[in-house]
Amino acid sequence: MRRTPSCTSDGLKKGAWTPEEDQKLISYVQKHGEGGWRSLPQNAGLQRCGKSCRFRWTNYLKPGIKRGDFTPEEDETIIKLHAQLGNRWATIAQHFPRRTDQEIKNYWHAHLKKRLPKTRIDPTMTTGGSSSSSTTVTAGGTKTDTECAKQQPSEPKTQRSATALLLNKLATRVTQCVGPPRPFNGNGTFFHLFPGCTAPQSSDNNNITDSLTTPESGNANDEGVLNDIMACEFSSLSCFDELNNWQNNNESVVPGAIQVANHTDSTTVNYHEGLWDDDAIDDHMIFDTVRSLGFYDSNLFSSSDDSP
DNA sequence: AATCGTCACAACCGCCTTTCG
DNA sequence: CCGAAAGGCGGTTGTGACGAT
Repeated sequence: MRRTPSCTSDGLKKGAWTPEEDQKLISYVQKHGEGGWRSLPQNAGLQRCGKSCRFRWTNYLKPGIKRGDFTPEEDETIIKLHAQLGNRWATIAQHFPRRTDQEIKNYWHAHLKKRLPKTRIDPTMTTGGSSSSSTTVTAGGTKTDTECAKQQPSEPKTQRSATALLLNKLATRVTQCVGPPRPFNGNGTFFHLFPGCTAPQSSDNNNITDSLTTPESGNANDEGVLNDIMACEFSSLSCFDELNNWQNNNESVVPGAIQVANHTDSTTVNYHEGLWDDDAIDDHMIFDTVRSLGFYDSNLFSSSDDSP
């Protein structure tokens, strides 16, 4: 489909906004409300493109926006969310009601990214939020079955932390299916996605990986583990109905129904434990993610063969 | 004082999805 | 169902401030 350009450059001003322009925009939006951005500049007497107006309003002029002065707690949360979600700034920003995705994104690039070497998060693996990803979000913030079952774009063959990649892929898939994680419970784990799920104990972790082929030894191949888990494909994930059921009737789904009970292999668990030795991400995030997926896909962990 | 490099932030651009007639 | 318009998102660039040389 051919699109008309969102901004024509004919006589339109670019660059920093002046206080006068800001005031025009504020006055107009306060009077007429948000929306109709393409016609707004003409109606408001601004020599800007509508997109620029929307951007200026959304990120700087809108009442209630908090700017600057990120707290250490916010820093930590951003880092953790980024590890889970990748560059999905809009999703990350949902955890900060008064922050904008734009500011978080800039803050990440200016400050937080530099901390990555310390936390051993590979900065090259932040592909979870690629704009090329194709997802459909319903009004409730969830995804349809069809969308959940879609293949993820194949990752480029680059050297990166496969565990981090795995974590992001899983997080991406979970998020595509059930929407963004709810606020952290304090230890950064994933089970908060599903109210009622309890934090896994170490013994619980040993029950997860039976349906996954396990590494040959402690020096396992990252890609092997990653591929094994992703090979499950989650294509039969029927998250939409279950999620709605869960959200609409929280008592109708029992957390204990998580389909991991009969599995005892711990090789992969030990393998992952060797990789995460910092506080930013721990293997619980992986386990909780996998476990949460298992919660919605009873086939995922219920069979010892590798067919979901 | 002048130049250069770095950093932080604001803004733009292109692509995608959603909405609506 | 189709296509155009609108909205949204993430990547990238532009630019001013500031410090080092």
